[in-house]
Amino acid sequence: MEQIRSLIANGDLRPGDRLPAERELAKQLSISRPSIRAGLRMLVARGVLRAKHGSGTYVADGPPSLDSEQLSLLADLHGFTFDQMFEARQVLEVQVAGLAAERATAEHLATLSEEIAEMYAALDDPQQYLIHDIKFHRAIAAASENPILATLVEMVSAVMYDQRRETIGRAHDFKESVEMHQRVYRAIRSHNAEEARRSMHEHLALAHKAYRTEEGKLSKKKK
Amino acid sequence: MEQIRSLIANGDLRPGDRLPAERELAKQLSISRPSIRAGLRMLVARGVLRAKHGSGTYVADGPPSLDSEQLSLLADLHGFTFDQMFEARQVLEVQVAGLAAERATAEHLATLSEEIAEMYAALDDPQQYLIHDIKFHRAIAAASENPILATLVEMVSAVMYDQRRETIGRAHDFKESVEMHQRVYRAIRSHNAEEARRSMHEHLALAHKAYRTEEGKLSKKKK
DNA sequence: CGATAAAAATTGGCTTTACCAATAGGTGAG
DNA sequence: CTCACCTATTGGTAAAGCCAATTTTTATCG
Repeated sequence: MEQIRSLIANGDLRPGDRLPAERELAKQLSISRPSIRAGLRMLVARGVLRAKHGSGTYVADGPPSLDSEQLSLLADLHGFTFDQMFEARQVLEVQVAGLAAERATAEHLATLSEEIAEMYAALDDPQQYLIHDIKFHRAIAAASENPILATLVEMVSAVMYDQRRETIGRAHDFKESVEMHQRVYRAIRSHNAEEARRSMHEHLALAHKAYRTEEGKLSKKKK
Repeated sequence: MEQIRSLIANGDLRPGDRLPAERELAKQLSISRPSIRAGLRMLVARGVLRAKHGSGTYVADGPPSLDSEQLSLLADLHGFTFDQMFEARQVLEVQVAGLAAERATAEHLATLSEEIAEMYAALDDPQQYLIHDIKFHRAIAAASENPILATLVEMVSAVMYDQRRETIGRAHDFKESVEMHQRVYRAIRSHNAEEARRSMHEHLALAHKAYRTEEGKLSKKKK
């Protein structure tokens, strides 16, 4: 694992590059294939590599996928609550929205706009709506031009996705939600950092409230 | 991996618990031992499990260790810069300090105080100082009573540790640094959230500046 | 000559077997 | 009763073989 890691740190391996086959790596580094596989497995688990059966192993390029990532396991372990999750999002994403407003390029704005359009198109499909909701927030994080913050937002949004995916209901008012997103988008487009922070804060507060009431309904039903 | 994960999610496995031996797990789940090991390895890599040679495999209880964690690999991959790291810390830790001021218990305060004492004791040992510096910041995150935020702070501080461990010099003014920490600590102890945020912000800004000048000296020396 | 389908080679995934290394706990000597 | 040693348990590594998915090549047909 350390040998591969140093290859990446030295810049010999760039994102998207393909690694030599396991059998060849084993020969080159003079260690057995199972050991090679053990190291690769760890790096895959950490999201640094992606293995494709029959094709090869590649250095990760894009952001982590929506499914089952890093923090999600720790979520099960420590039992993260919704309140804690929204608090974390407030801490992170409000400031990130401010940075995005200061730095967003034309490409970033285009991506944001596209995701909002997708949200409109998915107003009656909660699953799809959730996906594009999260993609919108990730796009804002990308627009902050700080890959560390972008990665953190990606991780908490993965937890969010995992927790909401199964239980999302139709009780939520998506129309209002998408309008809040619009407001955040406009603030970022006009490079108004303060308004971006304020609108993101309100958006998250409202979403938090909406999920709380929805959760209340569910637990009521259980009775 | 999924089977173990569900055991944890269901609460059948609590932090600190010991898992059955690999050979026994293999029999119970009717899969080969290397496959068992593959799954365990992934969970170890993600910080959910800890394997102890000769003893057994345990569910992680405490925070991740200082060495080589999650984000550090992504740091190598995406080439995080110091400026980006301090920006991320500003976004995260300033707000976290505010939450800590609102919620810190007597135990939290005791831990914080201990770490400051350790910092005083290590004024002429940069390596030790760095360790307790980071532990102090993690203790603040723990005092926020939000495990998500605590985990995020732990991850960025691990990156910090990895990047500074080798290159830390004696040029840094540790005396001034520890006094800044004192100020943050006092604000948290008196439950003054606003002052906690302000002092944390200034502390990070100063540390950032100090590291910048130190970095400048290093690159000068290279010439 | 081009396109398409089949086959061969490449590559990651899994299993079995065997042995090494570190730790823990029991056991006997003092 | 204490301490050192020895043994059994447990995670770590290695080797060889086969399966499954993918890619690439090749051959066949239009």
